Amino acid sequence: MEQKTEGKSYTKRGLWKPEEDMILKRYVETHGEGNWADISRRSGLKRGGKSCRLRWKNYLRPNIKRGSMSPQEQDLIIRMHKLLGNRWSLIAGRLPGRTDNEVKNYWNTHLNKKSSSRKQNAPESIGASTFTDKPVMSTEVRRSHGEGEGEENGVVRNTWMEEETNSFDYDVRVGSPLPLISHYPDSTLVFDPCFAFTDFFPLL
DNA sequence: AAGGTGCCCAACCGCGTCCTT
DNA sequence: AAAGGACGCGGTTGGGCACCT
Repeated sequence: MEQKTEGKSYTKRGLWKPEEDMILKRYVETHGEGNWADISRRSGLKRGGKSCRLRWKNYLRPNIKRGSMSPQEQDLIIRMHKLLGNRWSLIAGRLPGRTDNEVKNYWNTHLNKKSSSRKQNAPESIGASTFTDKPVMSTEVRRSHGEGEGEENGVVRNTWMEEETNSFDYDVRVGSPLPLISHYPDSTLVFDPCFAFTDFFPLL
């Protein structure tokens, strides 16, 4: 599981061991994130910078939530995927403690089937009547439109969004006007009542 | 008990974007 | 403006596990 790189140093690959996790965690907590190539060198880990970044981001970061998705999370993923397509980082950004990789895996293994079966059995549950074969913005659409197209003053104006809705500005990086979900003391997830998601997207 | 099969998920890869020089 | 490195994202792979037969 080791790969020779640049003819001199070896890069370890495969599953991370607890000792490696500990080393990386300690190092990042002490020195901070960023400069991953440097981290991999200085920490003594025989891992590539990319591997270190991924491990930190998907597993070691504080507040990472693991375990099964709640029904609310599932529903939000389905709605967001319908809206954004495979933009996992954006979707994960709306799910506190969840990573893009986790959301992506969860979609591919659970919701992909569920979504298509709901399509067939619709109407049922929230938004079930509106599942279509195509997300509003598939990867192909995004690529052909080009990300950040029509950027003005830091606000990305998405023509694809305008095509699907009745024309309003949408900041991809902030993600608004998608709903934030909030943590309540009983740890249930609820839609932010300040944001009437379905008012903007009645199709969902 | 042993082998086969399918599923899940952690990790890797390639590419595009951003940032620095 | 161009080049090179770092970073981030989405697609894909493959190891490990559970469940049959």
